[in-house]
Amino acid sequence: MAQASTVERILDTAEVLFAEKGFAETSLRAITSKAGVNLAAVNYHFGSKESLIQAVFERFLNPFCGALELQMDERFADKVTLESLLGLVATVAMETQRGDARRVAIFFRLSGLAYTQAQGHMRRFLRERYAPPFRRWLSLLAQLTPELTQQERFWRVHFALGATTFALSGMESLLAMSNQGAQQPMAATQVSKELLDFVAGGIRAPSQTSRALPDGESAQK
Amino acid sequence: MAQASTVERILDTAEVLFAEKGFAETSLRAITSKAGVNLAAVNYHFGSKESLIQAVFERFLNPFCGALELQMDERFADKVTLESLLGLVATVAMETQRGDARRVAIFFRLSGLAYTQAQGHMRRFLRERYAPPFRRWLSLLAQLTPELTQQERFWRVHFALGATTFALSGMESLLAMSNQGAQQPMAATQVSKELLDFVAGGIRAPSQTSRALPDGESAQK
DNA sequence: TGTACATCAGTGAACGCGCGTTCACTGATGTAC
DNA sequence: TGTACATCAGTGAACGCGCGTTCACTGATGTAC
Repeated sequence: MAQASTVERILDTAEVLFAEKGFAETSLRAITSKAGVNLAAVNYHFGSKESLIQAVFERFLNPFCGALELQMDERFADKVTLESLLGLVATVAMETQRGDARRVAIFFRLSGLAYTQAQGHMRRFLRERYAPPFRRWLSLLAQLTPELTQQERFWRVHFALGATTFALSGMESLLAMSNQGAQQPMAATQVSKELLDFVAGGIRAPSQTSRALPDGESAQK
Repeated sequence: MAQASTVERILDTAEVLFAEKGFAETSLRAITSKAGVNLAAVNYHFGSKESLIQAVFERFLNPFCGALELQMDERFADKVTLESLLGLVATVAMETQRGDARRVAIFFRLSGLAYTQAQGHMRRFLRERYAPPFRRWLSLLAQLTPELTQQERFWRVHFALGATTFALSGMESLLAMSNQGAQQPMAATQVSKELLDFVAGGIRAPSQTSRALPDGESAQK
């Protein structure tokens, strides 16, 4: 066959439709008809819709987590800056999605959906499989932000994650809104630079919260 | 009757379930059985599921937008700081939700869903009805951040919105994660202070992007 | 005061529909003897 | 080389189920005369 296999065509189509509409709103009939395969092929190859969703996540998280660990191995010895650690996620995502910005948007969109739409079953699957590289990334961040308490860091990471997934969720529609009436339309890579600025600023923000200083260090104003 | 009317019971229950699971994943049967009303009552009072969703939004957006405009009227003459403008959203949300932190979380969660799950129909409804106060809020922000280009401001607002809705989406589960093993559990109001720090830091972040400076002003380092 | 009618909130049961899943089946390819 | 069987990707049609919606109906309350 010249075209992709049935399994790949299902995964390619499911990925796009899940990212567009979410899991519950995307029917197997929509996936299979758009992919040009038989309805029963999903259950034949994957067993169930739930397993198809897992397979979609595996296909993009496996290379991503692998590449992330590799990069952290290389950079762990050297000194790391906050910008480079944050940018690493974007760089590795771009790299493992073959430089295709549209696929990167899908990647982050699906990551966001995993948080907001995934039921208990899916959440457990993701945590069991992919926790280690993220934990390691977090410990690197902890080294770079000693002035934050553990809880502050925890929340700021989630705020950053929220800014990222949410913004990239509506990337196309937001790009359209942003560019309407603008002389110089903005590219997706430009947006990711803006995002990096914003997130770095948020992580670095001085804490207004009065609290016992754990390391005897004075809070920066 | 001592208890709330059928319409109110439906709205109260729908609000919670929509916030928990999203619109498509919440069936009318789930809502009506939990609310203790007849299944047909939703279509009797609201006409359709779509109209019920709109009614839920109206009930919390009408007082919110009203109070937001009122506050902006009062503060427009005085000088406003970035923190107070950002905090205004949280304050007004808290105020119009009767000081109930759980309802505030639902408020932001539904706002986030409106962005990520709403179809074209719903999006149009929200924009037509509630655009003015938000536009006015944005112009106040523009006065406070003259160093940002229009596009930078546009994106940073959306990043901030993402951080807010996403973080508050998973508030309960995140609070549980954050507090596990911590001696001093963190309250929801504390989280919103942390969020304010983060967002203000992100909005204020220096732009790394090289560009023509529009007002002849030098970028802060 | 009594009767006839109108209004309206709410109900129980059924409707058609799209969903994920199942199952008997096909047809091509590989393997054993 | 020829035959019998096994394996496997894929198929078409049907399954039961939960969904949003509809409809004829009830029973309480208000109103006109």
